[in-house]
Amino acid sequence: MSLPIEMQDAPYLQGLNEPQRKAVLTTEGPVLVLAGAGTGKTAALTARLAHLLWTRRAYPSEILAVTFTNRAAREMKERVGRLVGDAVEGMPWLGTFHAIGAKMLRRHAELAGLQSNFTILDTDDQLRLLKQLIVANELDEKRWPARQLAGLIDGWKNRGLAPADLDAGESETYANGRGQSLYAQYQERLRLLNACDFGDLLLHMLTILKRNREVLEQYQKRFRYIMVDEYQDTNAVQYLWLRLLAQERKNICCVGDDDQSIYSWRGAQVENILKFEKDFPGASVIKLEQNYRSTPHILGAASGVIANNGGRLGKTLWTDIDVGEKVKVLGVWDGPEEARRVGEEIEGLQRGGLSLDATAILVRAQHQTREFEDRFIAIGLPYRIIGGFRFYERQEIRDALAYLRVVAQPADDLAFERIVNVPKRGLGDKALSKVHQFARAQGLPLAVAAARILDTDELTPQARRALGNLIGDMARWRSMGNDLQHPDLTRIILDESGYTAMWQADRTAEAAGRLENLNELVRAMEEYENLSAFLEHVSLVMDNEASAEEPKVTIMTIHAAKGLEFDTVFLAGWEEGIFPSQRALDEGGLASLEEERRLAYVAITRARRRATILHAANRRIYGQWTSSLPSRFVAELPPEHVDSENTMTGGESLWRANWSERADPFADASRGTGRGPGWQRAAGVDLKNPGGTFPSRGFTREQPRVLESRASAVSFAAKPRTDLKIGMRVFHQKFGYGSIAEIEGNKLEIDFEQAGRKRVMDSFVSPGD
DNA sequence: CAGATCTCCATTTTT
DNA sequence: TGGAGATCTG
Repeated sequence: MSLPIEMQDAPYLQGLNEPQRKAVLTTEGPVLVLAGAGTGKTAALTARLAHLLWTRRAYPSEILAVTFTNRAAREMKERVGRLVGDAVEGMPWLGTFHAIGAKMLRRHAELAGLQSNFTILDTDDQLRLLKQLIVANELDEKRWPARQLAGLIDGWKNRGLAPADLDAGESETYANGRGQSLYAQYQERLRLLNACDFGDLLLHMLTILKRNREVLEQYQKRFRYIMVDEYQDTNAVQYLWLRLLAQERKNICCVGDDDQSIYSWRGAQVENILKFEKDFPGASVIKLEQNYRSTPHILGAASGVIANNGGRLGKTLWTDIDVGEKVKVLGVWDGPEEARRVGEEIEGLQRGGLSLDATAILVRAQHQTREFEDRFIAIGLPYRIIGGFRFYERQEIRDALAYLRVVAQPADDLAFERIVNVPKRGLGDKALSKVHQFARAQGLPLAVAAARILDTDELTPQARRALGNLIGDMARWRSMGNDLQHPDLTRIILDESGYTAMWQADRTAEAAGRLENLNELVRAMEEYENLSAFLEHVSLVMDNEASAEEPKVTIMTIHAAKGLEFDTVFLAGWEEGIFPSQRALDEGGLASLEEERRLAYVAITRARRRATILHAANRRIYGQWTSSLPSRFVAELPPEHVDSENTMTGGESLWRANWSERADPFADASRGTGRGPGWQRAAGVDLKNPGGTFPSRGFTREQPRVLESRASAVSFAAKPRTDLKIGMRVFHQKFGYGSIAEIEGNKLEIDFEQAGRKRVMDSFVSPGD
């Protein structure tokens, strides 16, 4: 491609490497950018956007740019803004799939049987609605949980399936073939409520585009250029939606990394990226492989792990960053020690000048954050845990929003139900079910039925008075809405309803925070023109802003860390069954294992300078002590990029004083394992693979280099058992029968008849006859 | 209606 | 083990 010289010097091209430039300058036709972790994907994407605007190839309103997260959308908006100035303001079609879907759907709502002011329900509303349907269909809620149905419906919507599209097999999966009917009923209820769930934002829009040529053509014409971030995470609806929109002009640029596809359980299809060239013949494929983020050892470690996956498009990341530290692999005795060690490492680095903000601990599952939280509280290390509730998912925010919804939309039954007895007004189940009955009989929304029922003698005088007050209040708030600013109206509603007073009276620890959040809500509203603009924002966009007070260590799941980077990263809990997760393995076999491996790849590549991988030999799971093997991913780390250490050696030296010599104590202690009876009972895990058969290259086989050892490495659980004596014959779930050779606290040295000498936790053995 | 008690069940969660 | 939700009891 030959370009005028002045274009080569365009500001947005500065600092870009060759492939990045190519990604920016290849504007026409389909383009697939395969961007490995840390290869400057966002820089290229934003520069491309700037280029399209700068060269007047399109007006801002003619570019569709979709991301998955608000964070990514925000970041892109900011960076493009820096490059092209105010033109971003006019980019109405830069946003998340859902935000853009909602925006389009509001313009064509009537084609989906909705009004353009439809409410967007979140998971909580969705669940409550489904629960009602399940009960109404006289199904046992225990046997057919609403959660399961919600998951199924979500899955169907992700795949672009409306109720009528389900085949018998699909419907079969829930309540003996009633899945389809329930799905249809659910959609009907949503329509009556003038509401959408998240999935509908895309599915309705897809249906509209498919059925209405003129609407489709309007958008095909409008969007001269389409850009998609994180393409490997698109699901079927998103894919179909994009394909329709791009079909005409075919100027679609998708950026993604098949190695970072970690959301298949949410409907994402990696195949979308793998088959891009088939979908769009003649596509240019550009690989970004120069990594600007991490040291060669970190990249080498990550590459070594991901190389074990099949069916990759294949990228080779490289860097010209100087050699840094090797990835450290640290084996510890148990969970508490893992947390303790991480705390110590962080304090050490902190003394060396490292900012806590640049440090993260990544775990596989949310509950693993707890061990670290406990420890960090104990040593006073500032931390923040990412995850859990988003701002708008908090109880008080949802309550407040329900009040606003009920005022704005009398038909919003879900909102009405939510607040009718919050704060307590003496309107209990009895009164409510009367209102429900009445509403159903007359085919009225709850709020309207409630007003009418006051004229009957259905309710007890007390309930009648309470309900009458509430209905009167609502009518008043509605009429006030005309001449009051929405933040003021909100304040009035929250005060007059007694909602604020309810939390003021609450003496629990969270109450103050909740009031603070309510204030925050009202403050945030002021930036929006009207109530509906705000409601849109809050349900689709608003998230927890990380309050930037003092520097803190970040603790979060690997999933949540995608797209982020830190100088120092601790990857905890790399044990078989935890990571890769046993459940994933059980449910999804090889495909899931590969996704777990991609997760490992994402985890390692978050680190800029230092990565430490930890695994514990023992862990408490559901209250039961469980011993575990190091994750197979540990063995997949190329030895030349890794330094191993284990504190069991330290523990060993303590014991060695009065114990017989042993060659490789750690190999025994960590490999010796199994799931104790409790775990087996709790999880129904099979014990077909007794320890020792697991390949452990680079970890146990390579004699670990001892970097440090400490007495504190030895931890003792609660109370030593008194029913065990030296010489006693015992049974162990994994190793079978053996006799006790040594007892030290809750740790036993046992000569097993089959497995030889092992060190195990006493909670795994029972007296054997 | 509130508080006490029991019972069940435990990945990941961009919107 | 522990937390959430359902169920029981005063």
